[in-house]
Amino acid sequence: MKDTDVMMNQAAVVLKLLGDKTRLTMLKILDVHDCCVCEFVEVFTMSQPSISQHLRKLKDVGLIQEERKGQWIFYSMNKNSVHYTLIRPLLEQLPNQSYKIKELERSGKRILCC
Amino acid sequence: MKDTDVMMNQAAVVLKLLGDKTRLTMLKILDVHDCCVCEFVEVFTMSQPSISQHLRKLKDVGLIQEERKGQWIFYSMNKNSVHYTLIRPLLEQLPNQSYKIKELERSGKRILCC
DNA sequence: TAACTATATAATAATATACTTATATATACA
DNA sequence: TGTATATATAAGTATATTATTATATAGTTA
Repeated sequence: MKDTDVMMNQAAVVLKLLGDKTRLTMLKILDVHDCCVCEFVEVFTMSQPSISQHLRKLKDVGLIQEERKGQWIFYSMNKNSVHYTLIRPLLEQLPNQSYKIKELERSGKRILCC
Repeated sequence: MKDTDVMMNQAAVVLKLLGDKTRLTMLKILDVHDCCVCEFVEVFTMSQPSISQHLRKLKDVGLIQEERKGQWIFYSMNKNSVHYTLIRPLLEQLPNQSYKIKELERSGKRILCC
């Protein structure tokens, strides 16, 4: 298969991941804030396994990375990912989602660890 | 629902459409070349109804537009679409697909109409 | 060590997606 | 007007996706 086909395939795979409201919002948030799973469970009204599965998909393509901090596993944007260049201009055009994190802080549910 | 949620939803819908290799390639091509259905049938090894259905999805969100020219219906990028701003920087990063159109021309299958 | 919290994985079910074939529609042209 | 060509739509099927519940794993702390 041609090089360019491989690139088109990879772009399609990444864009399919962004084509889900939950994951898209996660990425917009992670572009600014590191977050752990239980925070996302609060932000999205969704079960913990569902959140875990979304995060796994993003991790599997290398868009995000995880780091354990004590009890929690924090996810962050992998800005060195080969795909970050592709999605960055996209994320820039999306409305800021930091208010969701501020709401967490207000309700005392933001995890400030270590 | 919040304004920003509506925007995130819409972005996710558009990105899901781009998250398919065939449609992504169609858009990259249509960004430069107008094409009719039968040309896409040649470019992608895929049935005519399948091509039609992909084009319809892109048309339904306003990303592309159609124009009948005699026997053929030509599709083109709708650069005035509210979503074009979102996807343009993306398309720019994809490898050029014009060689697919050049192959059509070489094999005499490019439709040069009106 | 036991109990608790956070996260991941497995199994499953409902729904969505992307093809296919068959058929309808619209234009072109002999 | 009849036939051919281009496209759209309908119906059906296989597969993918996204959620759920149940359970496993790993770290924390009493």
